[in-house]
Amino acid sequence: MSPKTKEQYEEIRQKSAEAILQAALELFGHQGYHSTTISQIAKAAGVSKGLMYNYFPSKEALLDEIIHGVMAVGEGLMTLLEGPSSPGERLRKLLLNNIEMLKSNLHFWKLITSLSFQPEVVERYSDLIRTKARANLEVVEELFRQKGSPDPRREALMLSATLDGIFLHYLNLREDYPLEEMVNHLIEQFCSE
Amino acid sequence: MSPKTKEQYEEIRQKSAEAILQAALELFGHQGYHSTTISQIAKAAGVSKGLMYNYFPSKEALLDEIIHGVMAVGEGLMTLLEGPSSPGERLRKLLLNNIEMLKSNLHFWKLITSLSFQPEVVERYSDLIRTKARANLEVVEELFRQKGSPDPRREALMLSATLDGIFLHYLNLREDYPLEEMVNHLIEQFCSE
Amino acid sequence: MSPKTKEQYEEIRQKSAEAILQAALELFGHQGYHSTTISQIAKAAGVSKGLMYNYFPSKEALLDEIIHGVMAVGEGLMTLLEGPSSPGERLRKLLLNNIEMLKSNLHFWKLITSLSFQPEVVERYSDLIRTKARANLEVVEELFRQKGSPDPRREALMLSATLDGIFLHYLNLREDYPLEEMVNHLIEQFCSE
Amino acid sequence: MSPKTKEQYEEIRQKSAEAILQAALELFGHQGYHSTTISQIAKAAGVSKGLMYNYFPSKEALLDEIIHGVMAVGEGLMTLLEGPSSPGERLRKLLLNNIEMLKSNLHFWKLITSLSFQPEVVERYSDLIRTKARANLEVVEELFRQKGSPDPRREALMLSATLDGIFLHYLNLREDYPLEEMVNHLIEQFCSE
DNA sequence: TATGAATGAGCCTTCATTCAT
DNA sequence: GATGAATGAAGGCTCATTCAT
Repeated sequence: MSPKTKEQYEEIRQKSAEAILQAALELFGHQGYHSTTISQIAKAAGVSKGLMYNYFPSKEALLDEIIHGVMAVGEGLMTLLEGPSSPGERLRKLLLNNIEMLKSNLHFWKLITSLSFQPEVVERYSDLIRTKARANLEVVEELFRQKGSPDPRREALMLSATLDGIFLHYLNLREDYPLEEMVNHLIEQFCSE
Repeated sequence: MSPKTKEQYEEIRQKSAEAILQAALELFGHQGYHSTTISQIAKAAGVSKGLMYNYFPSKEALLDEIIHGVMAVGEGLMTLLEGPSSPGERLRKLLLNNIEMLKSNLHFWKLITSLSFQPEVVERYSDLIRTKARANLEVVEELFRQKGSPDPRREALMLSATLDGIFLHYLNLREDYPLEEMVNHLIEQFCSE
Repeated sequence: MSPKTKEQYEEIRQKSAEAILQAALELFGHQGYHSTTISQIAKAAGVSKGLMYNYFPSKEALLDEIIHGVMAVGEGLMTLLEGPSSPGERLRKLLLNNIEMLKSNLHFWKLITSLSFQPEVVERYSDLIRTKARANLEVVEELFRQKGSPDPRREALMLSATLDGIFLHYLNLREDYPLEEMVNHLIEQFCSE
Repeated sequence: MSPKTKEQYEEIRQKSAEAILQAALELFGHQGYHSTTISQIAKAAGVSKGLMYNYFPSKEALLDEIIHGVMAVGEGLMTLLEGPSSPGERLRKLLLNNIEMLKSNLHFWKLITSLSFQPEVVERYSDLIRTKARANLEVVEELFRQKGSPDPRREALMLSATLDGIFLHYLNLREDYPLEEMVNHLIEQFCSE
């Protein structure tokens, strides 16, 4: 009835798309990608099945969108490369940031981790993931170099492995895992000046 | 003329079941559990679709069999708890064993890792996996205790996390990952006397 | 432009569900429950295979629906218990009603009779069927009692048996069976004042 | 090892075939024809699946054999047509025979009744069944004629219907059904001189 | 004769996707 | 933009039947 302006339409689109993405993220994370149906997502998002296809041309595209959204997070990483504080301090900040991101969006990280082990998915994103991982690693490596570490690359690889291992264990055990303690120790071990 | 003997049948069964298990392991590992079809497994095993059900009552049961088969591996862990060599030496052996297991059955570990992040699946095995993980951890902890480590539990958790992280990265990058170097460093760091 | 209204959807649903039910009834009755496939039902109903599952969660549920729908028929039986006409007259009406029901929905009665001898199926409905049969019997018994019959229960059992036998034979022989004549004789024998 | 004579082989064949038929009869009667598998029959008969096909070329053939075996029963019916005793007495005997047959092999009759309502089966045997039924009916009709009944055909149809109805109810209700009483009443009604 | 492993057609069911309104 | 009925390809599974020994 009431004619809508372009802006209103755009707003509606945004809202619906966002709701769908959120619902998908949550369900994918909870039940896995394969076990989640379009119907479930639509219902959870409060829209019709058909509408989904107005925003995302396929289930895979929906996943794409989520993955890319994820990857966009942590873009601010580079800013840690330089700064007034010491390299150790910046490294420490990076770790704490990571932990915070993990804790603040468990769904999402479970999904990401889950996906990163589903071969049919990983193929589609492996380049993206590797690029991301490499970039990440290089930041850490650079920080170690600034710290004067004798073998920055190896140190970065070790830190990265340990951190991912801790994430893994935490995602599996949740409250049974002494996340804080582990991270503190990590900081002690890697971020001392 | 003469019917096959019981032994002959048994042998045949063994062979077919093994072929199916192997094919399933490989495909599950390659493509993920959900994306692998019974038809694919049958074709890869060189048998008909229906035959699988002579040996495994369902696709899920097939997965069960694989998981439990896997879990049985590495039972000899306990033997490392005591022995003539030093705790550090035994710890080193444990690490090397782990690496060997990983390298000798990549399919399997990809599958396991993959499964451990598929919520629909993990529920069925979470107890098993946790129990296994805990047992593992306790062995390592005990070795650190014998070594006189100030905080054996934390040390065990750190080693375990780092090792799993390394595994993760190795599984993702394969030949691009400096596995040997990482392990050597790990040994240096954790197994020195 | 405008989406369909709720009423339109409801109407569509009604129509499709009804088409499926009718097709199923006919085919189940013709070929038996087990020998009828979902594909056949769908084709007969003029819809796709998958659509059935929008309305009935399974083949069994479809059967359920049919059975319960059937059982609902003839609910008006009790009304015959009292009335201005004589008990004999009312008994006669009951018989004629039964015959009418039989003739007007042969498919259904073939199906019901067929099912009542398929052990895998009967278990699910035996309670329902027995309850129904008992209620039926009691109505007839009461009518005989009103008529002053010396042994109303036995008389009811005899009538019921004879009627079912006649049904049986009619269902098997169809136009070769002198249904009218048999019923008339039945009325003479049981409904005289 | 020990070479067997032709007679021994024949004996073995007989025994195996009989065991298979018995098992099939029981299982078909218990679970229905469709829900009974060849494997179940073989196991129940104590033979291998393959052996079954030495005796019966198919599941349908097995059913054939059973049906024809059944039909062979009651061949002695004709003998009742004449005899020293009165027609009423012979009619009574026929009824009692029927009841005895029913009670002594419930499985079998459940199966038969069940089959007689499975359209895909009935088609194959309808001629046989109708012929049988007609023959049966004619015997009864003749007895009524001998008894001097005014309408022997109708009387025969009525008796036949009532008897079948009683069978039906008995098969469904078993010990809850007053079979004896019903039959006695039937005899009183139809067999009085 | 006897065995049971092996086959494969065909069934029920699911679900991403399309489409008329 | 929005709806949900409809489609159909594809998957897991069953089971009568075959066959090598």
